[in-house]
Amino acid sequence: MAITTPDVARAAELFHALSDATRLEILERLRAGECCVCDLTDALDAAQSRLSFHLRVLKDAGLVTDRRDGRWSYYSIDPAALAEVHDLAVALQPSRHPRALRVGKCCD
Amino acid sequence: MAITTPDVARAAELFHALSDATRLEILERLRAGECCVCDLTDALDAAQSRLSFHLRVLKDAGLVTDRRDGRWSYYSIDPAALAEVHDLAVALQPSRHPRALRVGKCCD
DNA sequence: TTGACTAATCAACGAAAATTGATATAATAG
DNA sequence: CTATTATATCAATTTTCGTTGATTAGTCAA
Repeated sequence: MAITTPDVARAAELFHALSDATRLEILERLRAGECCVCDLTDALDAAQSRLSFHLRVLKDAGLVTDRRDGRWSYYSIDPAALAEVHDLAVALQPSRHPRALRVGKCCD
Repeated sequence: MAITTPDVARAAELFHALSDATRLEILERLRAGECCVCDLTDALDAAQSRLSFHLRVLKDAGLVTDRRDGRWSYYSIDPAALAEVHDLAVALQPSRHPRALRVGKCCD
């Protein structure tokens, strides 16, 4: 149930990819199914190079995959990575049996 | 099940607070129960001002609360905020019935 | 009161991230 | 072939983040 040391870097990478409003809006769009960059540009009213930048951050984190079809690039959510995020959120939950409070004494 | 526009900023704030290895390690320590700064300093081998900085980020995001007791400050996880993170992770999951792929046609 | 101790805050710096505008690549239509 | 379209990448800049060391404020004990 805990996040182990080697996983911390991966967790930070995933959460970083999710820590931007534009990227969250992209994911929200992609939740319904794959989408090409041009329509994301319209929908989010963002410059093309800005979109491309954020899509790359999402892709580098493994949250989305892309597929070329002619002139268009289609992006989709990678469900496995989203499942990873969910597992992390579960792992972060506090213990239901926290150590008793020990006033004046620090943790160990 | 979706993240609505006003929530996006809050979601980004929460994920940003979770996007750093030191902060994730702090939370991992706090999962077991409240903890004072001095022991976090020892446990994480981090300078005092560094810890203080990261604790403030977590506190500003609402993920932890603090309590003064004499010279010591004790920090604990706020379970409500962690629940919020969990809810966000659930809301981010892709639809189980994605829009059918429409080759050559963009999303709307 | 003095001195030791805990922790927050601040200023300065460097590093990383985000934005913008320009250019490059590649596919397609005419 | 040429023009157009879609997207990626790059360089320059600005913004944000994280670290460090110093200072400050508050608590406690002698």
